[in-house]
Amino acid sequence: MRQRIVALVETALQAAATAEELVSSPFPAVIIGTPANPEHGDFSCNIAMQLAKGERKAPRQVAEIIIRLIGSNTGLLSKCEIAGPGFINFYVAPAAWQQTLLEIEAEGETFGRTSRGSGKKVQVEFVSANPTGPLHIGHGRGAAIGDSICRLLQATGWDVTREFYYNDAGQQISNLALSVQARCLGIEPDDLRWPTDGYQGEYIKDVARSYLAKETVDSDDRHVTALGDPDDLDDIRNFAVACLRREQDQDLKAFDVHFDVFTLESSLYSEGRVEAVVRLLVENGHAYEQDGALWLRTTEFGDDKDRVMRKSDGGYTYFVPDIAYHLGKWERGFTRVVNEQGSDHHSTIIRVRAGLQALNRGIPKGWPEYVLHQMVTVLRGGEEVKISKRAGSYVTLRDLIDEVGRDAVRFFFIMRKPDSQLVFDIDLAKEQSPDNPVYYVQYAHARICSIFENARDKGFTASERPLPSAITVLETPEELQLIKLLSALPDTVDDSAQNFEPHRLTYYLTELAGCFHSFYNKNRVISEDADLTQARLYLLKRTAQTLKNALTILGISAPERM
RNA sequence: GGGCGGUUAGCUCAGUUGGAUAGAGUACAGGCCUCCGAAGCCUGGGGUCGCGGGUUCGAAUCCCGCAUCGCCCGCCA
Repeated sequence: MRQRIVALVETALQAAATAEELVSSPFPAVIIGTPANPEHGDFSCNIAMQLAKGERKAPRQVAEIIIRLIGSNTGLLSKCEIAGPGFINFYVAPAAWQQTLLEIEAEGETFGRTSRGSGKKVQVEFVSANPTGPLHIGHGRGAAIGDSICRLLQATGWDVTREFYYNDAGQQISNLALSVQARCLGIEPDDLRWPTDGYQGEYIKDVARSYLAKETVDSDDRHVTALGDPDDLDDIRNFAVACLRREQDQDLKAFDVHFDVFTLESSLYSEGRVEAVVRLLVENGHAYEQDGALWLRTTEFGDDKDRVMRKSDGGYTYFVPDIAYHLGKWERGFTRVVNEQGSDHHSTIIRVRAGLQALNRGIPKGWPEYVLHQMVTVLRGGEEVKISKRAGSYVTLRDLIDEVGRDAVRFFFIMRKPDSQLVFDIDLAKEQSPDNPVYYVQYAHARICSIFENARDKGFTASERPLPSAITVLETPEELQLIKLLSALPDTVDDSAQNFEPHRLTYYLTELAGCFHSFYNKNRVISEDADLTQARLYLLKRTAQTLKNALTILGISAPERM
């Protein structure tokens, strides 16, 4: 609907330019807003105020020209008038609103989807947890946001590749192996022989037990059998990483989050990609030796100090494989890449981008794009749960899903914009009360389904497509309000996807559910008036479909009963 | 000291990319089920949009400065 209004205005502007009534072409993009006050119509346009200066005319005078050229014979509008300082307000005819229901029905499960990214590829990397422990609540937020972004991009036509990067090399993995080894030898965390920075969680004991029992880890792409030798640190490392990767796979499966590609940091070393990147950086003259280490001159690309690439002990720092990894993404043809990660890693952005620029491969400066989410704090029993991976005290994603339910966890994690910190109150999320917005939304869907059952018992069906004339009886304020909101789904999906902000869709859902509940309380659906009953059932069928489509885009179920 | 993010109703948060009288949930006060699911609806009070400048027809939104909270600033990842 918004697009139709845009087209009306653009056509009028063209006509004005042709007739030389307006001279300031090319005109700026036409932006159609929705007034906060319903008395100001369904849509409004501020173009007249923007043009006024260049036209040397009063805004209202410009608006008058545009309105005259829009004309009144489109059938789309019931009214179109100048208001305030020079707004053009559009009042869409009820008949035009009613007919959108037929379009929603025709689009069915695809209603809400757009074609903005059609035919284009995008790669989204998210979660990317180190295989040193089960996924915790912070990874959960990343998983929920990342997965929702993928679904939103798919809903707007993009061909999405979901990717998970495993840091299975480096210091943390050594600590993991040493921790498991210590447990194999019966060493406790308070023992003097306990490794520095060792992981103390209970799950380390489980891994050690499995290792000593010579168990086999079976997962999609890996089958690792433990030798059971506490002195073989390499074997312990392989086994532990396999164990924890399997563990994380299961966590993600429980959350209904799936990936297309898993890249292992270790593979970047074994394939020589890390060495190749370093060589290229040296050849391009962006590196230098100092204090026995090899440095990258990241200050040439906006960093506040240069960074070590190869430590004096010969090992590489984490961001070197990161650069190699991202070069690989570029070479795979992804001209658009989005990385979703915790904001505590934001300092990597400038380093990775600097490294990519230093490679001189024609990679754009702002590539890849980033979505950073802020910290999650956990409340249980009104008290904050301190998260410490090493001490092993934290809420795992799996526990949370088991306790709260997958739908509620997903909804909670995405209902605030990624930029704001999130307080996850476990007790509140567990409550099946109206405080919990996911229940409010799902309840609306279940309630509609229940009405259909009731209608079926009374001999009504909502299946057949009505004649356009049959739905003109839908004219109460609540009915029209509901229809207007239904037709706003595609715009909402588009906005959410473009801004990587899934929370916009959760707000839409809450508003739509509320709109339905208001309608329900004031308008009886099943009545003696058979024609009206049919029309209202038809409206509710579209409402249920819209709720379900939007929920599906967020990976949340639309139950028919609760 | 530097970087990123936050600051809007008692509390938790939105704010359609600069628009008209700043919204929702919760909490509080009151009302609505002989009737399709009350996990619901309706009404009411509640605000210096952190502070101060600037930009313009118009600012919660953009620019500058300040305050404050969180995260980061390692030859850890």
